[in-house]
Amino acid sequence: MSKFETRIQKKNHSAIMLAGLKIFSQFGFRGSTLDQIATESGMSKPNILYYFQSKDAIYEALLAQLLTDWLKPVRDINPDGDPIEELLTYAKHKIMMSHLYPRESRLYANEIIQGAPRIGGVLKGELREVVATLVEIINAWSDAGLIRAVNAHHLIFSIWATTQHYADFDVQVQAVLGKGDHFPDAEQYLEDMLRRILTV
Amino acid sequence: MSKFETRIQKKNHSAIMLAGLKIFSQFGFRGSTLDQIATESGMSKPNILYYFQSKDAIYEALLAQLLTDWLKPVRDINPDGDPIEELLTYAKHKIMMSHLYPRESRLYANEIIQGAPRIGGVLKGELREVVATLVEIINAWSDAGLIRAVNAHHLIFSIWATTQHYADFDVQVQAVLGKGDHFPDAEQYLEDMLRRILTV
DNA sequence: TAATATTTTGACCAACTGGTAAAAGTAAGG
DNA sequence: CCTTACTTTTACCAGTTGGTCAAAATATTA
Repeated sequence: MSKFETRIQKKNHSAIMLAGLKIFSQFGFRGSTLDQIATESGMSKPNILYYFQSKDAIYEALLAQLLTDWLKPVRDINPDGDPIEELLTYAKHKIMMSHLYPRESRLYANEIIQGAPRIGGVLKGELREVVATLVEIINAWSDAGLIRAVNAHHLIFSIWATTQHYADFDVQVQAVLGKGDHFPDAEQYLEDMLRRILTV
Repeated sequence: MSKFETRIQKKNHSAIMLAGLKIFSQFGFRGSTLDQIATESGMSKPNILYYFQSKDAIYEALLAQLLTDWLKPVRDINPDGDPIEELLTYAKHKIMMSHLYPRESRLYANEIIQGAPRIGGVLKGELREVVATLVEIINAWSDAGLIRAVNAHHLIFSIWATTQHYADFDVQVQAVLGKGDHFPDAEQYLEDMLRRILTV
């Protein structure tokens, strides 16, 4: 059952994924239509269903890819590195992702807000596991007196919340601050915030 | 054109609003159907349309009410009060709202993530205005040496992001921490975070 | 070039969508 | 009790939805 990916298959597959990302991230699963994805990708609806079994299949393929990319940098945090620098690197990576790939963030946000009907299992499995590992690392740092004692779970949540906010709530940020690139300021604020919280 | 609100009108009006909140906050505007709202409210679809002109009208009524409640506590921040206590009170109010009314938060989040097609004007008008006032207050506090010098805009964003996170991403929080009430811990973390950032 | 495998399309469908019209049912006032 | 105003339902509609199917078009291989 190997994937015989011809160049046509590769091209169309990724064209559909790209279009799906754009549409799903904007309207959510139930708010998006195959016709929209078809138009966006420049393909016909039946042709899209030639490459993906269903609308669901496109959406789930996107989420699967997303979660893989999402969890990797958490696993890359080095318990033997400098604690504050490790966490700052992670936080800066996250805010960069919000900057460069806001649609992925919004796709995920849409799914979670609506109760994560399709990835609830992954949340309670892989995500929970990865977070538990990171929490242990952070607590070890605290115990060793390398960082201040903080609630590791809520520290992680606050990093996620503040970084993803700039992708998910971009319209609101732009409405308040005006159009432009506000990521440098956001990154600086985040760094300041984390240093303040973590420094002993 | 006064509102002759009989008790039947009052009851049905609020039943529809309540059902609409539940459905719209879970599926977003385009993902929700009048049939769902009808079932949820225990009314028939035509009867719902007897009280509201259209699906849009229900959604917009909900958003309008929401924004009013949303902005009030920002306006209530007292420039002459103790800066840190004023901001902590506001932040605690926000996290309490996330706790008690998560569906309102998710309704708003859905709208913003999808580009705020219906309240873009309010964001660039009223919201921007209210934020600008608060920013001036915060900057005045900084200038007076009452709090540390911070980027006021991003401070506000970080409060919004961290507090609303517990409503909007509740499923994820529950998946990571297990079921239960995590708001006391969240509130404590938030207080600690803000004190650290703001204390001179 | 001919045979084969892959890709694309047009026509179509059943289920669902927001919304309408008119009639039936119910409450309130004289 | 009877008229009027309000409320609710039944039946319906046109447009949209995800998805199917067979045929046509195209690419690949022998």
